[in-house]
Amino acid sequence: MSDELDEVWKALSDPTRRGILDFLKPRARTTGDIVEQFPDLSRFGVMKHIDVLRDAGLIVVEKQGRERINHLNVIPIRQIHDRWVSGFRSLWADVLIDVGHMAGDGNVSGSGDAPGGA
Amino acid sequence: MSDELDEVWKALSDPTRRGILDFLKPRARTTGDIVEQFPDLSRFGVMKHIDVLRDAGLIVVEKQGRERINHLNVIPIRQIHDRWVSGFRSLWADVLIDVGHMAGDGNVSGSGDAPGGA
DNA sequence: ATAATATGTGACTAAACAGTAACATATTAA
DNA sequence: TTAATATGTTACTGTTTAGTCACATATTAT
Repeated sequence: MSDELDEVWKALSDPTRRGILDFLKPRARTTGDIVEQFPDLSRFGVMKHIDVLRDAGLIVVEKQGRERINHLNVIPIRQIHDRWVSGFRSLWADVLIDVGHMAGDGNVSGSGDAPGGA
Repeated sequence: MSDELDEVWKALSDPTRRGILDFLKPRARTTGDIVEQFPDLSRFGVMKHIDVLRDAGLIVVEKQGRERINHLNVIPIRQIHDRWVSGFRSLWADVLIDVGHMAGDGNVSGSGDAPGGA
């Protein structure tokens, strides 16, 4: 089960790291800005999270003088969505919409016994 | 940064577990079926992965005689999509459309060329 | 009852991870 | 130059996680 997006999944599995990405959504931020945003962690704890995000390609760093500006890169998130999450979309689409405008990809239907409830 | 979906994220962060969910997509399977599908792991290794998925609500178990039938539950995947992933979708839409709404700190400078992960 | 099958649990090892402290480098200002 | 700021690195610790082995329980068949 090799998966080239595994690093991205691992990076996203931590709530602090998802918080960092949320924080970068409106605009790019310096490392110091990000550190300030997470007062419960040490500067270094935050920086290691940033490193994980950078290694996964979710953050692109731009050096500017003595500051390091961290840009969000949404491409890996998009890849996860396109390659994996959207593959399950048809399953919940079937449940809600049942039949209708998307007659094209009708699959599923085979397992009529799924309990469906959480 | 508490997140009630954290267990789901953690569960999805492992490639074997994502593989199990993929395997359950067409139809529900017994625990033994799943174990057979992953010959590189011990039966117990696989079962622990199944437990993680069940604790996260991604798998719903139905006991049937001495067999345990594992059903995929897509609801948590959908929640992750709706609550988090889709929040970034507008950004990759922006990259394609390229509207000039990012006033305010003006340093991003059309970084629409993201270095592409993976 | 016994045997075979399918699944469940406790104890354990090794690796990965989150986190900190202390120290080091690079840039800007004076 | 010195001092202050912003970021980077090495070393270490406690916790979690992935994985195995051996054993236990539950169900079905004989």
